[in-house]
Amino acid sequence: MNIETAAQQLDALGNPTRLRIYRLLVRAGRAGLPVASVQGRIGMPASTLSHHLKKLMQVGLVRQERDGNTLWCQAVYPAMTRLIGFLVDECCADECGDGDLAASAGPERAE
Amino acid sequence: MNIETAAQQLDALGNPTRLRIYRLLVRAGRAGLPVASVQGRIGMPASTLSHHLKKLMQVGLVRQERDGNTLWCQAVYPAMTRLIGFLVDECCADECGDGDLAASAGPERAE
DNA sequence: CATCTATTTCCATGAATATCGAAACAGCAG
DNA sequence: CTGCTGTTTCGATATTCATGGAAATAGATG
Repeated sequence: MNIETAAQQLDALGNPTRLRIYRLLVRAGRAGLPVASVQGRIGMPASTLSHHLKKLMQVGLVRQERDGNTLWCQAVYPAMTRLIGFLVDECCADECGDGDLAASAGPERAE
Repeated sequence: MNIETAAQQLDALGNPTRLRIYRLLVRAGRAGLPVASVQGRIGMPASTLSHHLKKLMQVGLVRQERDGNTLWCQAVYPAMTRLIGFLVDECCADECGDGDLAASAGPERAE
């Protein structure tokens, strides 16, 4: 995880709509949700949703898997784990001792 | 921590330049760094840097403290702790079991 | 192949963003 | 008050982004 990748993923999550989409997918569990289902819950045109999903996929936070005629969108959990690891490692610098974050959440000594 | 605030902070960190600035400040410790010092290390015009610092301050990730003629920029550590807590709580949904993140890093039951 | 559903791409538009030089400003020092 | 240093605002520009309707596409099914 380098700083460029981290910035791209943070940017992808930095849009309220996309953050909602991503949270929805995470909460949906490993099976994820069909695009149409996400569309129904978030409430937006398919084209707009598609753009957001594309961005989330480009940065590796989401992937799609086809089952018959339906495309399932799934959160890529390890990606979030790595991103949080980056934030803890690179942006806490042993000063975030508040919740013992640095000690537990950083399996990857980044860059 | 609501989803709007989280999105704003993620957006602020989602710019490579700002992420570098923020990381620099975090690593500088609690004293932080003078604006000019950040400018020297990042290498950009003062006006551009000022805009980025402003954004980081608006979302509460950075604050400034004056000492004589020098403005010290400091990372607000609790803000990052809360943001990571949000990501773990809201966007890991007990599925990020990989690194035991959910169990340790979320001191605040969000919102 | 024809057709249906689900999803993406194309295209256009308005808004937001990143950038930076020049000028203004804030606060100390004399 | 004057000058000096450090920092922010102003103004302008090029770029990127978010949005969504219409058309095209992908894949399953008959």
